[in-house]
Amino acid sequence: MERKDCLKMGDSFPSSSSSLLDYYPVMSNSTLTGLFDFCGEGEKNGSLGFMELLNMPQDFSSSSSVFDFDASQSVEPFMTSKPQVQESSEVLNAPATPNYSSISSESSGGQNDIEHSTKDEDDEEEEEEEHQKTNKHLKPKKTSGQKKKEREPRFAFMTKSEVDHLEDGFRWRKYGQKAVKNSPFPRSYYRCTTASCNVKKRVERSSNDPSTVVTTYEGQHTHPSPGMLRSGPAATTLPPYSGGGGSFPAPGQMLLSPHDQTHFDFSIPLSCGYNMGYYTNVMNSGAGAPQHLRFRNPNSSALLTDYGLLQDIVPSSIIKKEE
DNA sequence: CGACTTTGACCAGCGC
DNA sequence: GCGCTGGTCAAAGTCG
Ligand SMILES: [Zn+2]
Repeated sequence: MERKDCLKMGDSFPSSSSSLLDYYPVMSNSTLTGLFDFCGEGEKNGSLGFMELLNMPQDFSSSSSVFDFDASQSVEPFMTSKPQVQESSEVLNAPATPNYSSISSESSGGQNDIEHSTKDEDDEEEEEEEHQKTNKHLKPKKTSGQKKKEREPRFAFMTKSEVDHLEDGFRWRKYGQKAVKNSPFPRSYYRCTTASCNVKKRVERSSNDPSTVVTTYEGQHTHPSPGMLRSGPAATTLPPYSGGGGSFPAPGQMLLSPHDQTHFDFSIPLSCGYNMGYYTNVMNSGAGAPQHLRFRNPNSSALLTDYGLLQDIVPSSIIKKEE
């Protein structure tokens, strides 16, 4: 199953940027706020635009169209999506626009834990340790004391692509595949092959849109992308190490044809406060990324200075245009 | 021969 | 308690 990605698939979609713009304000003010609950506490004024999160092309459209983000993609939030995101959501508004990409958050596990699980944050890191079920999967018994399973943040991308497995610069080992209910397409489970890195990813095709692939990342890489270090294709367009210890492959990092449409699906496990802390923490230790919260400043200046999570999501190259 | 995929079985959570 | 379902394991197979 080689990658025949970059190929046909409609060479270019009519970009209905207008609609995009219409959505933008909407989502940034209401939808996203609701979804992410972005520290709304004080940053209301900076309803961090969706764009911000994605490092929206808006600013770059004119200057750097490296990935043709603006041209071939439009952003569309998962307004209709409920916490369950995943396939349910994607299916929905997707067809609205020929090219779309959207984000949505998902409290992995419990959509309600927003409040009561804030304490788990620390554990989350340790989680890995107990992750390894020492004995095959016949683990004696999970520590009943602990919470069932705290999961790490998840992040989903919807991409229009013919190939299931999108190249994102990391190496993955497939460890399972299951049929998906209500979908003729199976879901594949992948794990980062790097030792000590337990990032996982799930790939499935939308039943409504066979051409759309939903990739869900779980966890954060604790290492740079091998693809970047090597002479992989990614190395050509991407900086050696974008961001901090944790980095989600960015749509641009995926070596897809620029025409593929990608939709993001933020999966933040807990309250935004928690997330911020979490990511900040990670980045801090990881690579000295700006530690203050990003997400708050709607101005492009914010993008120029602290990309924060975006940095992990979007290739720095887009942001800075060079390293 | 190492890295990765395939695939059936196993396990745990959840709803009834 | 039972059955369904999502997620994972691991042996066997495939590929370069
Ligand atoms: Zn990794």
